[in-house]
Amino acid sequence: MVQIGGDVKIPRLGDAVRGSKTGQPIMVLFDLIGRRWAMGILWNLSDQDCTFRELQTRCASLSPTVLNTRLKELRAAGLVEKSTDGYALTDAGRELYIHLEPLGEWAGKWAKSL
Amino acid sequence: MVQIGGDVKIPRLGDAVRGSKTGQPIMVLFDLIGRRWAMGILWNLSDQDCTFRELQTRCASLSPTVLNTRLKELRAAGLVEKSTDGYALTDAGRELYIHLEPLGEWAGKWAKSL
DNA sequence: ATAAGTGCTACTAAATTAGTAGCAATGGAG
DNA sequence: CTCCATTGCTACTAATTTAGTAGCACTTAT
Repeated sequence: MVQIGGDVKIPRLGDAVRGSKTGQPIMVLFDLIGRRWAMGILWNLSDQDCTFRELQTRCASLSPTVLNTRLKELRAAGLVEKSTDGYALTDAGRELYIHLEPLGEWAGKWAKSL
Repeated sequence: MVQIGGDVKIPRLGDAVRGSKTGQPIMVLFDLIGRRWAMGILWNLSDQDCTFRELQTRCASLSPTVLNTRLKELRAAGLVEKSTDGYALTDAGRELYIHLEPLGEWAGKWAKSL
């Protein structure tokens, strides 16, 4: 793990992370975006920038503690950044979202089949 | 949430889940695969069936408690099933994996850019 | 019968997340 | 300037999830 600022820990390439003792990138990524609300935050930022409180509202009133932690992590990971309107996806974040996006449609089919 | 068997809770379409008060499928999915090791398990099952203990080893010795919980959830969600060789992806699980797979390559690029 | 491997439960400790309250800073409106 | 609303965020406690270890019941091979 690498520490940034006060106490933000994001997995680092080569570290033993949850999911891999060798720190394979995919496992580093899974560790990061597998944390609660991480993908939901990326998803909600995809169509428009959001303020801190907008994000809270959109994400079923998640607690400011967790939101702030996730935002720090996602910023440290270069996926989210501050914008004039609050928070926004970076180019990398948008690239990641492009890969996540098809899951939306698939999830619809899958959910129906349950 | 819907309960299956003893105590497995997976998000259900329409329920208020973490990530959505309306239970949008994508948020239901994020809730499920955002739990620790869930994506790692799917990833490790993608190239070959694994026994319980093989999965434990592949996933950095994750505790049997968590592995068993995740497996129950993923089975309840129709993504994983038992096979003669232990556990395997279902057709739905394989479909999901197809969407996850490109993240492997992308994660490589992303990790280098950190 | 013995031994080895497998799936899994039980239990405790540690870490993460939920939930609530509230403060400092910013930006109008009067 | 003063009042008020909104925003970003910290502090703190409670609840839930995950980690970690031990070991049992069952099957298979010897």
